[in-house]
Amino acid sequence: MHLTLKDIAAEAGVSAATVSNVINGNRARVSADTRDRILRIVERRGYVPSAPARSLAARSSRIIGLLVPAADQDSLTLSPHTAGIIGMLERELRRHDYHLLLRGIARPAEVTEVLRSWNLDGAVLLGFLDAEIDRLKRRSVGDVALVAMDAYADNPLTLGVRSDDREGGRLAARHLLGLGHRRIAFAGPASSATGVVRRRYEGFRLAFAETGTAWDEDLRLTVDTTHASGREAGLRLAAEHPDATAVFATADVLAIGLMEGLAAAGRTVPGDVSVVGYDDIDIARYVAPKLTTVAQDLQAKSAAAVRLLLDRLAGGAPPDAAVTLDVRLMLRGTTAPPRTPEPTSR
Amino acid sequence: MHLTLKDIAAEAGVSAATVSNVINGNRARVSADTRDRILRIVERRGYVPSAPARSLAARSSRIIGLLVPAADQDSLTLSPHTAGIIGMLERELRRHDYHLLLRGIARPAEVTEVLRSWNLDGAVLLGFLDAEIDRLKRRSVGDVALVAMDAYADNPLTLGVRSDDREGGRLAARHLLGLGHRRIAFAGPASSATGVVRRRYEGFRLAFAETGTAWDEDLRLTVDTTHASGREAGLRLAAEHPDATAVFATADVLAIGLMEGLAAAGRTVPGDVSVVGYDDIDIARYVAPKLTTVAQDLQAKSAAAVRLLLDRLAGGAPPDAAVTLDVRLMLRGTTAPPRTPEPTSR
DNA sequence: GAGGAATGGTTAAGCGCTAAACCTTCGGCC
DNA sequence: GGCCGAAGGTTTAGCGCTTAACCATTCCTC
Repeated sequence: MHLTLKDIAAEAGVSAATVSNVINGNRARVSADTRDRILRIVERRGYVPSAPARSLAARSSRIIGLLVPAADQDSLTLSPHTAGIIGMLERELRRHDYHLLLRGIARPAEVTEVLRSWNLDGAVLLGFLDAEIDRLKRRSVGDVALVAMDAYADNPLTLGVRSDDREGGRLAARHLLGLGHRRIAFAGPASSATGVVRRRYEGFRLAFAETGTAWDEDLRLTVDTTHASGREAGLRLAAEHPDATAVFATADVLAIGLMEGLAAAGRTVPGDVSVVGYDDIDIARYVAPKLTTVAQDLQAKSAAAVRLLLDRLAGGAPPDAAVTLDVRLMLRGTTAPPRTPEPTSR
Repeated sequence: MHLTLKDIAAEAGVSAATVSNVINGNRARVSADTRDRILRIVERRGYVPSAPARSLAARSSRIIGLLVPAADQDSLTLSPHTAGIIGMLERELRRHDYHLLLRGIARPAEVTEVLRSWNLDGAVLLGFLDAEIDRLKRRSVGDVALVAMDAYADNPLTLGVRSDDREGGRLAARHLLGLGHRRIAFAGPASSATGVVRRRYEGFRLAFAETGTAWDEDLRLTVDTTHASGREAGLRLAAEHPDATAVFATADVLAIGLMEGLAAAGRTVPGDVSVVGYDDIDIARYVAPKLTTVAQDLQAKSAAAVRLLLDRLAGGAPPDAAVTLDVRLMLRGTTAPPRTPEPTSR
């Protein structure tokens, strides 16, 4: 048999309610004396309250779901970026005495099921497409707090946290333009699906507009966010756009694939082609030369997500509050001025 | 108000118990008719049972904890290897209708607290030292099933899953010996702490013994499992053991750090020094040259852990059952015969 | 010295579910 | 035709906790 509230109450010679009040530090009328006595007993006996029971009685589970898309029978593929976020989210939640339930989502309906089933206080949506987030709107979700990371949906029921993707794209392009590059390729997934890519693309174009430089749509490479796809794109870039002297990729894995493809095509980095990535994952520092990339502060991002979530639960933040975090460019080894400075136009 | 069992029961004109029996597919005496009617109502109304309530009433939460060491206020640092395991564990658990609670553990006592608090059916211990696992023995853990991954503790209360580390070390060394290397360094953390490293080391030595080759203890480099530490070790190796023509590292990140250190010291890989890693993380294929490494089947490992866990819960597996999985050597670009074949002794 | 507010609790109802024990009805069997 | 067992349920008693409502003292205040 388990050690329960009642056992503690009996030993302390008080009612269960009092023990409950003490444990929850309630706005409770309990003498310091009684409180101490109870706490000592709890400590000595190693009493741990039953979370399911609390969950049931208090209608709050103190669990936050971490929901990640997963093809039906497939395992979650946690990118280094995602893995970093998960680790930091867990820390933040633990600090606030919340727990983290990790769950792959195959069908949209599962979101509601998980929320309801576990009585989740909230959930973090990681890696969903904007449209998927929007679709959640229809389902009644009660008053769980939802925070979508890296999405630009306008679901009025979800909080949002993302880094300043537009600025990230802009920084990358300005850097390359500043070095003297003009033929700069943009490699990333089709931006129709994800607002993140679209913002990065917009920022990229903005930098051209700001410096009055023309940009050729041909240099937009549509590529998956994978190493293999990046490598292929590198080969393609070398073959089809021999005049391109730089490329900005919307993810580091992609950038690293690009570097490999370029190398395979006999182009050197940054000698022949400069490369800028995005995310600043660990690997960016493991490749040679080290990858110049746009860094996000994962720590801040996770903290912001949790803060937003808890604020919302406390009735603070409005249901569609959003936070945008700063990014910065990590200058490393894969960018350099173009080998043969192009004749400055006009 | 929530939709509850009672609501369904009322609508179906039966008692709550019957609905419960239907939902749980119990050894229940329910007519096919009633069953169908109930299921249809459940479906139509979108009823989802409350997990905390079930947990409380059935004394089983259907949650498996994933416990990972975490320095007190620190976030979990999920290595690519760990991240891979997590993703696959989640999938396996989801298939069996279990849930995954991710929790960083700062103090040993937290293990028991989490287990008790959430009424966990079981837990996977990931990344703990053997001694820490052993210490769990003292705490009464009730009848949760514990499975330790990659540990060689002899706690009679924990299940175990690991890959064949001894064979991994042996494969690596045989490969290098077979190529003609004789001065082969071993780089890894002090093996006193973790049985995994000790097994890999034993296998490594075994290969020497089997081929009747002597090995010089000086070539044992004690290094942390990090990229930075690996880089340092690479520099040290080049400086202090200029005659070493190969090195086996107990982890890929370490191996990649080594490659960087060696390069910084002016040694080429595999020209001057061959390198073999361990784990076959994605990055192993992103570096140039691609890393020769010992691969574990993470998929199989995760599946084995879950199988063991559920078997144990069903009363099947003995409380200290263990599974050891095969490993294999991925031959890639970082190993080659030594440049100047050493004069074959005798 | 009586009324009101603190102070320090207690009681009781219930959160949503499960599971063991119990109750009917009915058909079959000798 | 009386008894048995199976089929198809229902009743009941919690699981361990929270929370609102209630009660009894004590302490001021005028």
